[in-house]
Amino acid sequence: MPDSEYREIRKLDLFAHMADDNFTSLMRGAYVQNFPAQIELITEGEPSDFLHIVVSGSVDLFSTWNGRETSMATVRPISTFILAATIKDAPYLMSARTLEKSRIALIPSQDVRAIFGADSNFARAIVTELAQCYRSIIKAQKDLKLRTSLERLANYLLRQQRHAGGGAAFELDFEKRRLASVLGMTPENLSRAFKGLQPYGVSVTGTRISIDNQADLERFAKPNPLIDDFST
Amino acid sequence: MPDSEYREIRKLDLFAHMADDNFTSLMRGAYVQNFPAQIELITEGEPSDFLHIVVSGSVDLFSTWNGRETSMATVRPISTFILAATIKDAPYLMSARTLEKSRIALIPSQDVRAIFGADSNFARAIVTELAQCYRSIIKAQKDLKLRTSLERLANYLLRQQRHAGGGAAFELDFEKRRLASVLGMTPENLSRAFKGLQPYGVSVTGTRISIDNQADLERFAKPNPLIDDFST
DNA sequence: CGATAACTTGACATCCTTCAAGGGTTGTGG
DNA sequence: CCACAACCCTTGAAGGATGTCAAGTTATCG
Repeated sequence: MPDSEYREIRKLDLFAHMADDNFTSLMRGAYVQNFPAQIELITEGEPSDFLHIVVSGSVDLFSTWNGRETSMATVRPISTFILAATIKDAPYLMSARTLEKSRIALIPSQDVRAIFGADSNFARAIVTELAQCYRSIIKAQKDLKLRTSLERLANYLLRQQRHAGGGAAFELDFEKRRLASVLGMTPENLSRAFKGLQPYGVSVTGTRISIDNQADLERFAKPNPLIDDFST
Repeated sequence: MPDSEYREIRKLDLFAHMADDNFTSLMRGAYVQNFPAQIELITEGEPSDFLHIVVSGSVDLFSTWNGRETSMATVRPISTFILAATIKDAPYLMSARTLEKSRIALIPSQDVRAIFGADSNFARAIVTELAQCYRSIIKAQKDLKLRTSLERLANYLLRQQRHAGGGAAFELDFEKRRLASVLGMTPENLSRAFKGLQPYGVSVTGTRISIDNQADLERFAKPNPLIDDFST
């Protein structure tokens, strides 16, 4: 593993405060690999042999049932995924595929579990990370159960806008068909939802979004920190 | 706190393997209280001052937005709730109310966080518990996004049946209006969904369910361990 | 018993999905 | 550089699923 990546992983919240020895032994069994786009990294139901870390690129977490498929989340650098399965030594609940050319670090799950017991700073970091993941999904669940698809889209746009710096115009960070899946609707329905937001001053050109009437959109979307804030 | 309850809490996975001293000091700041039915124990958005443990009775976790409300989960003895908020020292994402007369133990959140750092067995237990909660919600999210309401009901009945011992007839463990909310539909729609399952051999009398054709129902419901199993 | 609340049922509106077709973009090979 | 294929996005039409409103029925509890 290149030294720059080693240091970058070390800086992750998950690893930042653990003892040097423990980090070194974690990394000893780890390896980093390049993957092209659209490669399935893991499949739901398989045993969780490795904790994965997205070093560069991006990864889609998705699930399937009875011929249907839905996108659950997107993982971007630098963060981990399937931490819970690693901890519990249980099968993956989601599949993962690269969205673009990506660099992924893999750490054997048993090493993670072993070091967890030996390094309380690492343990604390894992708990914090897990609690964060848990709360993120609770928010997603609230979003899905309490809002219509139009409201979900409106709030997504406001979140994305904030994430992009807060300007009136910004880019969607992934293709619409997958945005539709993340928001729990069909691509056709998303197209119509964008039109449905025009009266609130939203205009769309390709992947470029422009919010022409911030107040109107917010009045409609009613964003709520207990659903839409990333940090808390 | 009565000695019997003290020992019962001690036996919880979360506390079973921690050092005596640490458990004692955790319990020193804790107190137990009786609540009547329909009491709102916590409100989303408030700071998380206490880790809650349901000793007896049952508690509904729910969320609201824009005048709507949805039931997220039910907590039954003996387990904890809002662990993630306690760990992160962040506001509650869900509200909680008693469904019946209930006995609740409250442990100051800061004590939990303090002991976490001092007791690695406790830390490990918290991680396991959190990972469990995380995976439960992932399953709920998959249930919601990948299935129609009829399929969700069918699979819920199969889960409930198994939970009740596996016999052809069993009782719903809470009222239908809240079951509807848990399953993400309206009470009216739930009524119709029950009728929609009649062709698959499901009959309903009040809260009593009878599955007259197990194979038919399972063929329709297509239960999946990665969505419907409690344990993994 | 009432009285209140839960549940059911019907009619209707709305939302959403599905299917089909067309327009636009991207990437590739001639 | 162009032609073509493949894919994504959009749009329309139709049908299905779900939510809403209103009324009636049943259950529950004081």
